[in-house]
Amino acid sequence: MAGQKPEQRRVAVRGAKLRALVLDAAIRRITEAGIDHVGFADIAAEAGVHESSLYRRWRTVPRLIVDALTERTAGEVPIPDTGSVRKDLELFTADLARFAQTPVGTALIRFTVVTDDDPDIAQARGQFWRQRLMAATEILERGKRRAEVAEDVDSGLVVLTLGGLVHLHITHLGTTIPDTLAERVVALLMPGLAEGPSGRTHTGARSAEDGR
Amino acid sequence: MAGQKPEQRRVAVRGAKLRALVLDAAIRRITEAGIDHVGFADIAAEAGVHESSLYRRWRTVPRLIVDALTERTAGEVPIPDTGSVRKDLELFTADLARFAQTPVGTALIRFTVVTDDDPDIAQARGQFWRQRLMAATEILERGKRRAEVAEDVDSGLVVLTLGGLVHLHITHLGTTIPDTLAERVVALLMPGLAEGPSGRTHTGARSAEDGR
DNA sequence: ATCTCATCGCAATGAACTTTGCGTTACGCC
DNA sequence: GGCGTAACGCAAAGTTCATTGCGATGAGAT
Repeated sequence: MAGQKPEQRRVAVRGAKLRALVLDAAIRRITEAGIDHVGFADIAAEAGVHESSLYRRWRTVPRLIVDALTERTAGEVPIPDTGSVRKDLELFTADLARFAQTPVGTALIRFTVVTDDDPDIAQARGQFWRQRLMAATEILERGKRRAEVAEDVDSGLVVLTLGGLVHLHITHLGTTIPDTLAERVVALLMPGLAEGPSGRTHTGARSAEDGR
Repeated sequence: MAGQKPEQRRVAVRGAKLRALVLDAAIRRITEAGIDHVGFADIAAEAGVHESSLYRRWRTVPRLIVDALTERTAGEVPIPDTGSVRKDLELFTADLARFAQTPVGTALIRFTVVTDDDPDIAQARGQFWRQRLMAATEILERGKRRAEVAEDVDSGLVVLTLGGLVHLHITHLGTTIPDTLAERVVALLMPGLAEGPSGRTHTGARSAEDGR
């Protein structure tokens, strides 16, 4: 009764607290509405923050989205260590595929496709994925120490190949990733890992990736 | 003198002629301005057609872009036939990488990333890429007939793996594709092609891809 | 050649997205 | 605990993007 809300000004949240609220809200909206239907207006409302704050802080929607996705998906896809290279690669690939098919994972992969809107952002994305995937080279390096993998095998190339296959499904094929994919692709690669390039020491062919 | 342009109505172009003009204009704008800076307004002006025609015919920018790119890039990346699987795969991969790094190729790959905007369009994109890449399975099939490749090797998996690696560079790594990439990844795969999965006939693991 | 209809040019309208000035206040620094 | 500053809420204004009704006309059919 007499519900005369004085329309009082909302208490301002700012700094780290605001950032956390917004990033969580962004993730929530992405999983609920889909990556293509989230805007500053949605996220601001969800976070209980004013829209203009998002404009001033992140400038554009993609920047906010990328910020949220990269920060909230840090612990995903761990690097297994079972003692077997084959097993480790299968687990890694299968887990990558699993994550890639979650709403957030799909959104992350599709939304981080490099566009030239922001030069710095574009480079940050490449950096992000290179680090993420390259972490798995540890599997190969351990394999080399156990003599399961030939010394001259390009570890970076291997993990990028596995990652590329999973990403391809998400970005361009748009279908469910078959359960057997990890097992099959690793089976395809294993002989090449044992032998090394062209079956013999092959000078030339530089390191993993010319990480520019 | 007396340059009183009566502001007469522009002669309307329509049908197939309009479509051709617009598609060419779109390709031109993409190569000149970059995929992220083309809109209906640009393309309409370039084509000498009214903007509303584009809205009515294609409804959204992505649809027009995809239409233009898919129709204007049909003959790219031929399937080589040198008599050697290794050579064929190297040529195919290298040519795919070359095309992927042209302005139109990069635009095609980046812009055909599946988004859930239109369910039918999303499926069409998957179809497009599956057909494009699967065409290269011919290389493997010929290899099987020549006994260069084991019968139980999954040809589809091989080409998707190669394609995925190239696409990954364009979509997420954002760096120049190393010249040696094709040679190196094919060298990695060759032993697995000769032996087949896990070195012995392995029932289970279904066909190429469950082309849904 | 004429008729018919879908397509197109054009402009006005409307919706969504961005920017910006100003008052307020949370937060870090003494 | 008190101060100064930068960050925030808010609303208005600006800009771009997308839709739609109407008259006109190209293109195929008769």
